[in-house]
Amino acid sequence: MIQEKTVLIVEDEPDIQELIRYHLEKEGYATMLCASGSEALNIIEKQHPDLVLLDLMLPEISGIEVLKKVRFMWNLKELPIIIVSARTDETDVITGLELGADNYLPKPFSPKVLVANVKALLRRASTSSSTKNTHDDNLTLVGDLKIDQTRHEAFYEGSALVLTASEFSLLTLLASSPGRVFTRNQIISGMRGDDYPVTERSIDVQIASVRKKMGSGGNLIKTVWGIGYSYQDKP
Amino acid sequence: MIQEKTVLIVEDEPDIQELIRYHLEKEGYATMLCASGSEALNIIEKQHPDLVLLDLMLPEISGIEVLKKVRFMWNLKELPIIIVSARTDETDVITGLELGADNYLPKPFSPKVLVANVKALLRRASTSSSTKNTHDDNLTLVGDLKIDQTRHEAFYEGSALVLTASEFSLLTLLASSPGRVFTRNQIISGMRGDDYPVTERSIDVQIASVRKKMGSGGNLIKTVWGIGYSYQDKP
DNA sequence: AAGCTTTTTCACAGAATTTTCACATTTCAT
DNA sequence: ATGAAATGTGAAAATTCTGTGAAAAAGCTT
Repeated sequence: MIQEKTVLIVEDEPDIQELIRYHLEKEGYATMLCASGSEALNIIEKQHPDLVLLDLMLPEISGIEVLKKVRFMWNLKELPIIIVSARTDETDVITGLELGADNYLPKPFSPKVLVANVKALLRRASTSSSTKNTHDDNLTLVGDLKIDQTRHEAFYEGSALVLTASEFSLLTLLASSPGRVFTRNQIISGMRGDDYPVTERSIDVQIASVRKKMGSGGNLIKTVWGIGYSYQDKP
Repeated sequence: MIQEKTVLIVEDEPDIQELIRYHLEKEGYATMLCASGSEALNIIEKQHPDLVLLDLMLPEISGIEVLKKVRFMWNLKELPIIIVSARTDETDVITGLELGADNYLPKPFSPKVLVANVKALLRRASTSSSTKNTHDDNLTLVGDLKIDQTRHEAFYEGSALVLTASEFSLLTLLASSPGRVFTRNQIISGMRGDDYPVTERSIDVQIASVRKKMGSGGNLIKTVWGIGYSYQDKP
């Protein structure tokens, strides 16, 4: 039996919400609805939808913020996101795409276009992740460290590491290129995007924190004096 | 079929002119001759030689002026230029190198040295612009020396060199243009940026340190008396 | 808005590196 | 050969870098 794919619709206008929902369900997708950015983040974190349709104009948190959080704080790089926008103002759309949205649908759009986009993106997402691994999850393995990006969980020597969002992001970045030395600025860019305003030293604190939580494995995060940090690959 | 490379020889002494021409043509290079700076500029502008051998002592316009014009007025940063000097005036050689000459040959020089330098420089020039992604961009290989920028590791004869950040930086700079002579000031700029306030002599100490760590390979870092240092390319 | 968590900044100590300095040694031109 | 100039070198001095604990700031939840 085929697993039903779930689409999260983030949209504050009820009419459009209904419209989208109708067409997607007709095609056999499960849908979830929400009207604000904070709800959206909540749902994404807890229910793991397979795709997100994201309106950029939202109350409270803007769509851009949602995107940023999903991509950089949670490292859910694989979650397909389609931006839906009524904006004549293209800036947001461009920002959105640069932040890693997978596609963009201008309003108004025809149901056919909508469904076609959703289908295409889901197909691509499923093939790209399944080629990576025998198993379905998107995980990183380095020695005794295991990181599951989709579930947002990390394990060292089999036991779970209780990491904050940025600690997780940091460890993921380092461990996904073992042996590579990252400068503090590269780490900041990798975690938060290019123009995130923090002192380089803040990275040191995060590093210390992850090391401590990794216990004996903490020394796998190497300090490269005068340069930055790296995750050890060779024993 | 291999494209014949053209070398412009700027030299006012006819004997030396002939000598150089003879050896270069024997190696299969096309040559152009001229005896003054203004002629040189003319030819460079109109005929686009692949490399220039530039005597610094010239009538009318000095070699330094030619260099300046080529580098800064025409922006021909890629054109390889080798300074040929009778060595009475070290100052000029240093000025020349800092103005962006790619190398310098003290007179008198052996034909072998001449040809080797021309070859090396042409090879470097052709690979640096056209073949960017043949190999890993951040791997440098020179003889038994291997430098991995990404991992920030260096190996000599297979065993790792434990280098400090600036030693690594220094070795990388020299080894990424084997055979090229760097003045101490160029090294400082290359390592730390343009306005880094240190004595030139501090470079000597770093050099000594890298040499020591390279053990038997230490003598691959050549002292070019009165000018600076270079990493040996030809065995 | 209050209370909790996470993230960033700050300041200081300890380490490691980098530079300077003084003197020995080498090189080059005469 | 000889002397001036340039480089080699060991050790001291100065600087820079990292680890940390704690405070401040920023985010989130209720």
